[in-house]
Amino acid sequence: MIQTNLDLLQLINDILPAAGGAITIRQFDAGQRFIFQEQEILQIYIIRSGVVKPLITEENGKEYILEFLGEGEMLGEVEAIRGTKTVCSVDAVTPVSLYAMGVGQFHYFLQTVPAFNTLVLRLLATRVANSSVKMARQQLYTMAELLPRLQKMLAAQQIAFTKQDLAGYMGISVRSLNRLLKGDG
Amino acid sequence: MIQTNLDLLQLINDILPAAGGAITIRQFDAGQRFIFQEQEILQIYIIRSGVVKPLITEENGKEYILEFLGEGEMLGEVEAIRGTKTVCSVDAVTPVSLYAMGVGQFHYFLQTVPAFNTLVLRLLATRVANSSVKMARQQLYTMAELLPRLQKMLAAQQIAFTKQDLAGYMGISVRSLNRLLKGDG
DNA sequence: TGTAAATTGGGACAAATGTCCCGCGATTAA
DNA sequence: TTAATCGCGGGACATTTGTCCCAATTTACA
Repeated sequence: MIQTNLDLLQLINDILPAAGGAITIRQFDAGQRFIFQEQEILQIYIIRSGVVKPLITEENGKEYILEFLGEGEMLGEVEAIRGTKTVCSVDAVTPVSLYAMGVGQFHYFLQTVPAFNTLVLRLLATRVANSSVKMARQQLYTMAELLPRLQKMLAAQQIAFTKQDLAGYMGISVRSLNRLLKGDG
Repeated sequence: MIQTNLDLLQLINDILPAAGGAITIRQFDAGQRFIFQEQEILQIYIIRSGVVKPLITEENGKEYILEFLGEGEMLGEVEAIRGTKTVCSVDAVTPVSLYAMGVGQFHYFLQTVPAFNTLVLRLLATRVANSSVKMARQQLYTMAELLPRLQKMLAAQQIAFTKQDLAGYMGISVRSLNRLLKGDG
């Protein structure tokens, strides 16, 4: 449910001493938005601690939470690789501490650090796989069927999500989520 | 609507002479399934011509079509990179001709051909971006709102989709699609 | 500490989508 | 040629989800 990538976090820690000032640290408060949809990205982030939620806001004002990302996950790499504006905004769910590097630096690492290249490939491939499965499930099952699974996963995690977030992740309204929660248990 | 990657197709054509027998060609008939969900992949494919549909079959028997892929698109790379079984099946929509390479060869290209590495990164990043947007839209709009957009895109393409495929792509039943098609025009 | 804002819970009704079923015409296979 | 299958269209009804609204509770903060 909360995706992490400890291998990548480890690698960054290993690279850090040699990278000198190329990698900096940034912090954000819970609830703070630090990547904004449809804008140019300035930096690529790797989550050092905390949890964030990438979310898409559609023209009708509704929001969809793509996933929840924790330690070692990357932000902005899709845009850096494609050279496009951001697809989604990213909000801190908890206070977060991030490693930050410039776009040039990111490409440099991709080209010169094979281990980094491999981990980014793997991270992207995992994103594709995960989102494919999530997508299919959300379309092919009713939320009443999916909710119990999510609840199990949530029980296994530490963080208590707000109803808003859970509904946003499921792509339904809070009202519907409440109805489902009442319906079973 | 039908994703393509002509840069990759071009690159493969360039590599081909030097690669000798490492890259072979395979063909499949329209409607034929050539990648099966939950199995080990043996080869990575690049579409030389034709259109295919990756689809996920859920335990309740329903199917969801992730996307439609045409010339230059890759198949099996996610599994090769992650070392996992397939997430989805792939059916030929039209007759297809595919370049095929082994998993080892694929990794070798990734490591030794920078242009190949870059294009695979870009392909994966594009998949992530596209599926994120598709996912959000499907959850945040009604199908009545999305259908017109799809129809425009379809009109721009050559291939006429079956209602089954269109419904599968939208994640709704054929019955619902028919209702929508009648409703407006 | 007190007030405003956000979160939660839910009633009532409307809209969207699914399910089941039937029939028709075209394509496929025996 | 005949039977079987498949794609298409749609009626009738059930289920799921959304929308709008209001109230109770909690949280944030001035």
